[in-house]
Amino acid sequence: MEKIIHRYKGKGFKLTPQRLAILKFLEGNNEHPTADEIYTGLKNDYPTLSVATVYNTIETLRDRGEIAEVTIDPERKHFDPNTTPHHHIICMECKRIADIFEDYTSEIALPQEVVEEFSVAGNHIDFYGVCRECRG
Amino acid sequence: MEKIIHRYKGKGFKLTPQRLAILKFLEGNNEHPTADEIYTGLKNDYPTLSVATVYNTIETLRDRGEIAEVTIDPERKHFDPNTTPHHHIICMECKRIADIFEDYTSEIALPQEVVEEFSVAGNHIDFYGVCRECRG
DNA sequence: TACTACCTTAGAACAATTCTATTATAATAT
DNA sequence: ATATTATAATAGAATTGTTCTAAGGTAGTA
Ligand SMILES: [Mn+2]
Ligand SMILES: [Mn+2]
Ligand SMILES: [Zn+2]
Ligand SMILES: [Zn+2]
Repeated sequence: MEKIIHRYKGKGFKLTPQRLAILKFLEGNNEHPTADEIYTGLKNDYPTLSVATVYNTIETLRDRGEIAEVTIDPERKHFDPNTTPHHHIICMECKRIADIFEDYTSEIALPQEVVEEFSVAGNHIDFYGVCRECRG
Repeated sequence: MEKIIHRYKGKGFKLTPQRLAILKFLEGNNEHPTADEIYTGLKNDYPTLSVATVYNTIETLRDRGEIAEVTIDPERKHFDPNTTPHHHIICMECKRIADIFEDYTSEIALPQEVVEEFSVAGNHIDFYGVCRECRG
């Protein structure tokens, strides 16, 4: 909380109550919530919060590189406050997304012709599986 | 073409002209088109084709595992007639998607705690870069 | 206080996708 | 061949996720 305030007290980004609430909601949250889940999770405490502000804020944060957009679920976008490069596994049943903190970059060297065609900036691995709970 | 007919002449899937056109459009297509690109690419030759039929068909094909849905582009879904496991790289400028035919599965072993929690079924790597053309 | 820049809000607009009701077609049985 | 049935195609409506717009609101500065 102190850390959040300190972190975002730079110029060009006003720390409004709404933004602070969204940042607090995301801080340390490893559930990879959707925009609607952020909104639903906050609207009781912030009844005047609008869904547009949630989208505005997560878009701003995403553009500033403060949060990451997770594309593993074709149904909707998920957001991740952890921007250190890492990978994800999704349960194909319940759509729960978990983190994988391994750096495989040196293991996944690209073939010559791809390296010649593209300047490669990064990678992200989607793993697919079924979680323990969904296996019963 | 002969191959397509042969392949899909199984029961439970009628090979109608519209479906055949969509299959022909996708066959060997490594551009990873969107639903709209499929529709746009066919509507001159099939003026009565509806966008709903494109969606119906690609959904059916996807559910049957005949085509794959590519999630690398957060903006829209792309489709891929190549269902052999492979990876993709997207140009962050022009959004062009290219194939990477390498199997990294044995290089990207998951940590113990993830394997205990999930039964892993597969993986897909998104690479991000900038293509030669976009670098000028 | 006045000014400026930025933010929030509600709701409209939008684009991608899915659903619905109707009609058409193909496969099967008679 | 004809009738029956099952499935597909169509147009357009509806839905969903997301972005935009216009109207205030608020914080920081002069
Ligand atoms: Mn994560
Ligand atoms: Mn591909
Ligand atoms: Zn699960
Ligand atoms: Zn490019």
